[in-house]
Amino acid sequence: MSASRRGATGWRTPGAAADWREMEEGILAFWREEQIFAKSLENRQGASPYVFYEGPPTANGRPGSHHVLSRVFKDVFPRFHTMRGRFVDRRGGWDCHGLPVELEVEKRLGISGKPDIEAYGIAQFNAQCRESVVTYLDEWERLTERIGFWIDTERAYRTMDTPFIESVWWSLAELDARGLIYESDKVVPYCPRCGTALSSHEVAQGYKDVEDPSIYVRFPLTEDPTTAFLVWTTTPWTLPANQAIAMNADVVYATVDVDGDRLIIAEPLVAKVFGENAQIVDRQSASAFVGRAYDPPFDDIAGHHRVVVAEFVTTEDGTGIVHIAPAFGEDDMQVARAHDLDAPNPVDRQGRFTEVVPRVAGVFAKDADRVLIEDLAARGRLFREVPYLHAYPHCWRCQTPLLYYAKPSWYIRTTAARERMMELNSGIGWNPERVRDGRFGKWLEGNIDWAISRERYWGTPLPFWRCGGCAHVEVVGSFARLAELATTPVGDDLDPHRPYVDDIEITCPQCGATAQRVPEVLDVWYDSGAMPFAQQHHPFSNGGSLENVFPADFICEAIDQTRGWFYSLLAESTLLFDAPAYRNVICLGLILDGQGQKMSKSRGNVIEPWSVLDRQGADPFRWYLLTAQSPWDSFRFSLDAVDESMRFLLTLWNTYVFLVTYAALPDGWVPGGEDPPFAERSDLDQWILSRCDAVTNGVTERLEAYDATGAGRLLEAFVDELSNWYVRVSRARFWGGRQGDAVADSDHRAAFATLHECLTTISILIAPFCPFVADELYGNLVAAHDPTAPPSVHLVDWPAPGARMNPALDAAMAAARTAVSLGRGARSESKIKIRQPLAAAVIACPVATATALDSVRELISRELNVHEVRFVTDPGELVAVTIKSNYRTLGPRFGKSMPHVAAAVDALDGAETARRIDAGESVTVEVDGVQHALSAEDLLVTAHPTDGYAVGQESGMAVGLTLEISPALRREGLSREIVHAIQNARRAAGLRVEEHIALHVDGSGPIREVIDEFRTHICAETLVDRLSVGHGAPFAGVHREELILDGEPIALRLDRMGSGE
RNA sequence: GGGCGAUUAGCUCAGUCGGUUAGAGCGCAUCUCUGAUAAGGAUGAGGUCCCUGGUUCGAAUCCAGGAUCGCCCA
Repeated sequence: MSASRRGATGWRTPGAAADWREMEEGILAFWREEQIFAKSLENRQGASPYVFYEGPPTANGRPGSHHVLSRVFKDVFPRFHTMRGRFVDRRGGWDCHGLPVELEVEKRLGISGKPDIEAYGIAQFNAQCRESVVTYLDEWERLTERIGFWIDTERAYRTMDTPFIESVWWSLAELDARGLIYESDKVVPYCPRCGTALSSHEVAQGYKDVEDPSIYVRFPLTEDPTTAFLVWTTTPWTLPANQAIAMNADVVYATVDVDGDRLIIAEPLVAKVFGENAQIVDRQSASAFVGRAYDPPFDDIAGHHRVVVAEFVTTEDGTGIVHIAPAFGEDDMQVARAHDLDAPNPVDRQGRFTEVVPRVAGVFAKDADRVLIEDLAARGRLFREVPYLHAYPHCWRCQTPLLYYAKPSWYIRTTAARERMMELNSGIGWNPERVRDGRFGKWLEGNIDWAISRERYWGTPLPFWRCGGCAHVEVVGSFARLAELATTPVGDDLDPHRPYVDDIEITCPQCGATAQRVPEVLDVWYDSGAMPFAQQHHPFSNGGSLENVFPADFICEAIDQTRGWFYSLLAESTLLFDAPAYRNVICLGLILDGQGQKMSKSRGNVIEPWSVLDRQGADPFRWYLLTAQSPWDSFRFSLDAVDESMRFLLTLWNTYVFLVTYAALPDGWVPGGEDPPFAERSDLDQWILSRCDAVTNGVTERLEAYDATGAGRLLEAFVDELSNWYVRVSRARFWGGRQGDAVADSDHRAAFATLHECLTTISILIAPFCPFVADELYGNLVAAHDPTAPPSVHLVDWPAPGARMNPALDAAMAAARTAVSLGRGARSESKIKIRQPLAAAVIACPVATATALDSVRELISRELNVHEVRFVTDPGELVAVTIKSNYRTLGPRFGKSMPHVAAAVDALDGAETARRIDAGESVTVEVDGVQHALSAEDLLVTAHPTDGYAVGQESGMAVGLTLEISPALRREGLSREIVHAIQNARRAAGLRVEEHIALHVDGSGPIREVIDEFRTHICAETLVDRLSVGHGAPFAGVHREELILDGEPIALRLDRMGSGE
């Protein structure tokens, strides 16, 4: 434990809450020195495992606040389940591969694009990538420790490590053996700068609104050049590759005469394109045109150049006639397959036209639009050009416009497992639940095969070797197999990355010819989804078993991972193991700034995690993230928001400091002694322990359900009750000076034992949320006094369910708090200070409430400073009563006649009806000539103060105060004023709480009388050992003051006992 | 363009099965209490429950349409 001042009693006096960060640093040092995390795992060795997977971040960027969010949620549930008795291995991980890493390195090297990389050398380039991924590892680990995220970073898996890669190879070979891997010429979104196809989620990140030319082009019929199909396209650059045009079989096409020009167009679009007065000269169904030949817009490339029908053609926009360039569109490719068309591609891998189209050779595809349009116009082919604003995909890293482009890619046939994935998904515990059937479920429904190849450098190389002889593709599932097949020796020190693996040739097992590796690397998302088995080097280690490490009980990431990690995990686990990779998952919202704007460097609104940690500390940060709101909503994050959460921790801290301060006094208390058993403790104690058990059970239940927010709210309410009610009304019980009085001493001990138990329980319940303050509390409350106790709260077992709940007592206390609140209101109204005792408080309420309140009568009288609490159950005495309908019960019963019922109820005599309800007699109303019996539930009784009383009223209860102040009450009030004055003087003199004093008082006659009358009380309250009254100065005071109390002058002089004599 | 989510007091957020006069905390104002507290209490100001329709005896809540913001997809 941190350096501390520990008294003979074993109590360490805690510092002010301002030392929060210092406290946290002390706890961190304690964890480090004592290896608490490791011990928490050792403790549970052999216990039933609770499996957690770390969705690994990439360490080539700095950790931000959103990482703290996910790491805190990844911490709280493993901590909870560890305390619940499970073994929760928490292995870290790092995503190492991928285009972002390459781009970072390109930037650093000052190069750009694949030719640059190849000129630089793949070996050196990948070496740079390897280095880059660990750039910020130190900062990540520092932050991880500081926020109290317990994860094993020493055993962290890295997706670039050789064993990890071998497992990935194994999985691909497995899939291949089942026929789930294929190569296909498919149209993919392709970035010509990066030279690679992009996955759908990468594409999604790069949509930008741009203006492209959209053109209407004439495609004249070969047999009748005076008539032309009118074709609309937003990608003029694809026209040279035209192979066909497509019409919809269910649409009627009109021939329109435009100034002698005959144009064919879908009839529904005539008005839109030509205006209302277009002259239609002919109507034909699409079938009339099928197979008709036309003159293509450009004649550089040969082709079918005939009309086909296709379902995807719509009449929503354009002309209802679609130009087909199979190389440049998914739909186009399908049409081409159906009609056996060619798929010529005049655009090279850099996105530039080849010599096949001389007029734009060497021009970037999208930049060729203008030249091609002008050419069409010059030849009279262009009918119209309209600027078209639409969202067009761009490369999410380099902003280059993507081209939809046919190229060979490798696929996993995930569609074969679509139904199974959906089935397994239905058993996953999603938080929020809606994701299961919503975003994620729908994504699975629309599942398409997973394109896994990337034409890049820094990634897991595809273990596919293509035979130069028979074209067989061998998928190599292990390094041993590779060594076996290789034509040259493969060392044990093989780096399976490019370019080394590219150099290895194997002998084709089919024909014996030489096979070479395909050039592509693997989609990094496959790496991420492979972590459940690849981090174990499965099946090469652990005897090929994944028992106890698969599937995960819990994972957690931001909602944007639905189609990323959440999917890659499920897809791979379904295909390989026919099981879901995770049983429960929390989807987190995004972190926005205080104004609800996305945090980004360019906006300058990023809140660095360190700014929060340095200012407020880790626990306040964690508490905010865990409890401020539903975790799947966006966070409006600001330092002020964390301050608000801090309040709860301060209240807890203050309650803790209160206990320790008084317990550490000479006549204080230490745990482990003979404290009164539960049954002998006061109602107040039994009440807070009832609440303590209820909260224990509630928090357990909420955390079992992955609801940190709900658990946090229960804890907040409990700490409020503990601090602002239990401690507040018990304060006097903690003060010392009870020696010799057995009853008082027992009560003194009961109060300490009760508060101690509550705080200890809170320290345990809060340990998963705020591990620092939890250990601070626990260390001082428990570990310091009990050498047999675990040294840290994180080694403690979670509390068993409590059974001391007492709903009747809870209700009574709630009513007492209401009564006191109302009484204070009445005090305030009457302008009579709380310090002035009054004779009585009168509580008007139903009989049942009065009965419940009877047990806490003394509490109420003390809080309201009245000598007596009386109950009035005949409401007419203090208040007027009105009766209102309970719509909740009566509404469903009466339906449309509800307004009549409400009117009838309003007309009831209040006092009489209330009396009947209390007496259990029936109440009837007549509605539309029919008598209806109403139960007590159907009626809501509201009290209103009658004139002449100071009354507060709320929820069926009213509290009045007798305002007459007798001379005796006045003297008592004055005695309280004197005590208050002395306490203030003590404080002004800088005396310690427990210091005894000598007091000299001088004052008016009434003051002296009061001191005479209340001498014992005053001395006891203010720790006065020697009291003198009158003139003269028997000792030299450390403090003196003169003031007027209740109109009476008084002079006080204080001195410490034992000094000055 | 489609799907999902959000929109409630100056701010951050609750709001159960549709049920009376929509709540809490923070902030603000006035008062008060206090030998644990960076606290506590009382009172008050502060609301077009995003808008428009609909269903219903009754809508912040359910339905439809729309607006704005965000996410995902195209």
